[in-house]
Amino acid sequence: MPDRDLPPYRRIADDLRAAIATAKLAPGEKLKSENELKDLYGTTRVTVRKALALLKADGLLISEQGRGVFVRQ
Amino acid sequence: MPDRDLPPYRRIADDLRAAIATAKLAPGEKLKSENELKDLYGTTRVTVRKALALLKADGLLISEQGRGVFVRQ
DNA sequence: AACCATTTGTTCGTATGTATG
DNA sequence: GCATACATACGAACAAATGGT
Repeated sequence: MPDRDLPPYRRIADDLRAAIATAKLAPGEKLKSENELKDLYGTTRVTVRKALALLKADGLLISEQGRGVFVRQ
Repeated sequence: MPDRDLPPYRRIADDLRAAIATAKLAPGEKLKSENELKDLYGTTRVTVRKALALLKADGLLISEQGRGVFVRQ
């Protein structure tokens, strides 16, 4: 419920953070592409990237140009 | 507020659409490559692909990896 | 077979403009 | 003014399919 007022990029970030914490997204695993995430969350790529940026800043994710975004091992 | 100036990808799409409508691009014909179109329109491949995507969504074009983009017959 | 050039497909990186609250 | 969000555009790297040498 507290989640309801979070802006989309925060909600997406929390969602991914939880997936990583519970190992639904395992270390080394490649995330869905930004475009897929955009569709999944019903938002735009910019917003998805904003969410990913939070997790990258936390060191939870690593992105590689032309390859994808990965869960840090 | 009228969208007098269309964004490049829209302008390119309209241009190709007109060429198809007037059969300057005939059914089954292969378009110039994305790299050629990019140079012709003075833009980038990404923008060209965005224009092509519109026409593919409309069923006017069909693309085949390694071969090219074709006017639907 | 092995190699290579061409072409489309996919993906992340970055920047600007516009709009809203 | 600021944070958020969307639209557009350009840049870059790599993958995959094709066709020819």
